[in-house]
Amino acid sequence: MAVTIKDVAKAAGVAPSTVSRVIADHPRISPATKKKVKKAMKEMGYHPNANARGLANRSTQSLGVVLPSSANKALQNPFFPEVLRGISAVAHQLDYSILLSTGEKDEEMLEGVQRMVYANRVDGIILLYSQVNDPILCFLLEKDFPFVVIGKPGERVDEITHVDNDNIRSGKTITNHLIELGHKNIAFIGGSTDLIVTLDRLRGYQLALEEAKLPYLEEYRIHTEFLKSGGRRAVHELFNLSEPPTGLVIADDLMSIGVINMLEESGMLVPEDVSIVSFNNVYLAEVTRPPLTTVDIHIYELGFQAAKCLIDKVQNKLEPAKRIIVPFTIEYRQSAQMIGKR
Amino acid sequence: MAVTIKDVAKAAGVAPSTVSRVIADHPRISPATKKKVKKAMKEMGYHPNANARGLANRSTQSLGVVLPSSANKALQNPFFPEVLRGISAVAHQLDYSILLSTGEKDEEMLEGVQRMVYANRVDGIILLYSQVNDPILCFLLEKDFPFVVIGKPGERVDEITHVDNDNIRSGKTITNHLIELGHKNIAFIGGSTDLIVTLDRLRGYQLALEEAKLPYLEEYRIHTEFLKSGGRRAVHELFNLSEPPTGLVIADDLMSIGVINMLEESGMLVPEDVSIVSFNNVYLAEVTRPPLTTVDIHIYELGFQAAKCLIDKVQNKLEPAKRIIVPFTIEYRQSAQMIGKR
DNA sequence: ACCTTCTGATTAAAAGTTTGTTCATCTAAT
DNA sequence: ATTAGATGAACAAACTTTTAATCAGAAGGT
Repeated sequence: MAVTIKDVAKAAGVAPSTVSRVIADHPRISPATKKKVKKAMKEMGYHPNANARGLANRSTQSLGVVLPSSANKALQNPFFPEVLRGISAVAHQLDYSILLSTGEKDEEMLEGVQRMVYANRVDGIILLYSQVNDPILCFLLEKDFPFVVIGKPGERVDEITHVDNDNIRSGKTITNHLIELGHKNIAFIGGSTDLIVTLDRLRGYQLALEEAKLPYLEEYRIHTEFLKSGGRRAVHELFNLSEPPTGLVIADDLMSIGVINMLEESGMLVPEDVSIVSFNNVYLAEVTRPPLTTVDIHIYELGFQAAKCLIDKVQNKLEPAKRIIVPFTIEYRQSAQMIGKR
Repeated sequence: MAVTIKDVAKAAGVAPSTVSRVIADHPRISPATKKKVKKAMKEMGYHPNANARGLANRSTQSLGVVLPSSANKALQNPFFPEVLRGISAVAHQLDYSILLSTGEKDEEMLEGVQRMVYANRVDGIILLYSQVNDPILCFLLEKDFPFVVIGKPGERVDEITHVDNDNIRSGKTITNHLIELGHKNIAFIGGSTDLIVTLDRLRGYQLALEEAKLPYLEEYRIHTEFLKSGGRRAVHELFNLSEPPTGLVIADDLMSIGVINMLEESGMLVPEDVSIVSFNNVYLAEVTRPPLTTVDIHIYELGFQAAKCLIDKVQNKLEPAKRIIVPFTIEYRQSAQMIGKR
């Protein structure tokens, strides 16, 4: 069996409580005792038991991270490892562990989260996605359990600490780029309308068009799961319109890659025939052909800030709800160019 | 404060120990009592405290999963979410949690793992990578802590439970495909030679060449981090040889995508000028241009099996070391074609 | 009717910490 | 010299559960 606080206490000739206070760096322990105890700890290779600690002071040192359902391919998006990297950085620094939760079905995911909070496995939770009418979010809200969401919550925005980009503004900005390049027929391709992020980016696209007095057309909007057969058909229809778009705003880099390939399959070139801009600036965006003009949303920073917020909240239950907007930048590359140029 | 076992006991008019035994479905509890207690648990919304449980029977119900260092971009490989999906499936089914560990630096990673095992945070660990001379592996071995590795361990193979593909055979098979297509000059591009998987695939490539009496040349082998500038140069040199390759065996789909783009930048077409085969069959392999002929290694299954093995081992310390070889299949797509055909 | 055996539940100890309270000692002030 | 106050460490309770040992009562055998 592992060495416990009692063993250390005995070895150092003090009481267990004293050892505990040495660990906590309590001011009422004399420097001499501290040194003595620390020496014993080191010699015996003592490490506190996390369970006992958690039990005694009703806290685990761990954060739950909820990934979206693994049923769809969304999980394969490099967004997640990158945001995890950010979370992990602060977790490691502050000695927190990361408990992962996901599931195939929505049902399974809710179960996972409930298990985490009911069993006291985590001190707080980070939601890595945000959709309308989310039962998990409702659950956490109802239980008054500390959590933060990455993205903008679908409801009760002011009560929920969240870390997001200004997706409306970035949508507008990137659409404007296409407009400045002379494009007049600009379509939008995004994922499920249940995702807030899609909605916001679409809204930005709309604002830019309206401001430029360009048409905001129903048939110029496609919402599709990432490249399912249905999505294929939708894109083909888009380009069979009497006035097909010359510019595409696509809500995600990975979708862009799929769309580009579809287009080139049917003989259309990017950017010569159609310009494409998108979002996220994942690693692949830079090495794909053509390299994508895309909004860099600073994924790592999103994770980093979210973890910091959550830990603040965990350590001080009264911490008010915050909104943190991580600034975006635009990476101008080759997927969008002046209209008509070959 | 949450409802405890005592509250339930009081409500049901029994002793706490009885409630505990009801949870464990102990045979010495009468059906009547069981029903009564279960009713009380349900009504009060009782959920056992994981910390207390863990403390009492020295086990957490959780598995540690170690990702490779997040410093390089490897983490962005869709391999990881997919393998996590497999692990998660069995974890969820058997009521285990998943504790994630990663870090920027190697140092940081070791610390993370040590924290997990010293603090008794996990019952066992899955290593999602395998490299030569891994301090983490050594640590686990030395502590005799239950773990399994996905991939083939660099040393003491027989003592370590691992789940792997037969990478030598798959390397040979896929190289043979290129040979059958008439290619005589076949090069190999892989990642770091510290990774066992790279070594094995290279070995398979070598075997195929030797068997076909084709040249196995030093200058036909490139080992490079995924698309760093150094890698770029190496690939250019490869095609400036007096006899440049017409076929490429690339150790990873994502690398293939990068290489294809580099080649087309310099005016070479895939598969018309050079054929490419690679490994993993990540989602992107299917939608990229051209779609990749690649070895499907069944990533999900790797994770699934690894988790099962680990739980077996956790539940029975004497479980012998196993090797599980997940079969591969080959996806024939358009990135490799008969030599000379246009 | 008494003893044995079995059944089903209770009691109490244990797991490894933290933390509020108490106690002993030492210093300094009267 | 006595006492008040400060300092430093020990004691003991608490956190929630599991489990070995124990006990009470019923059933069965003689």
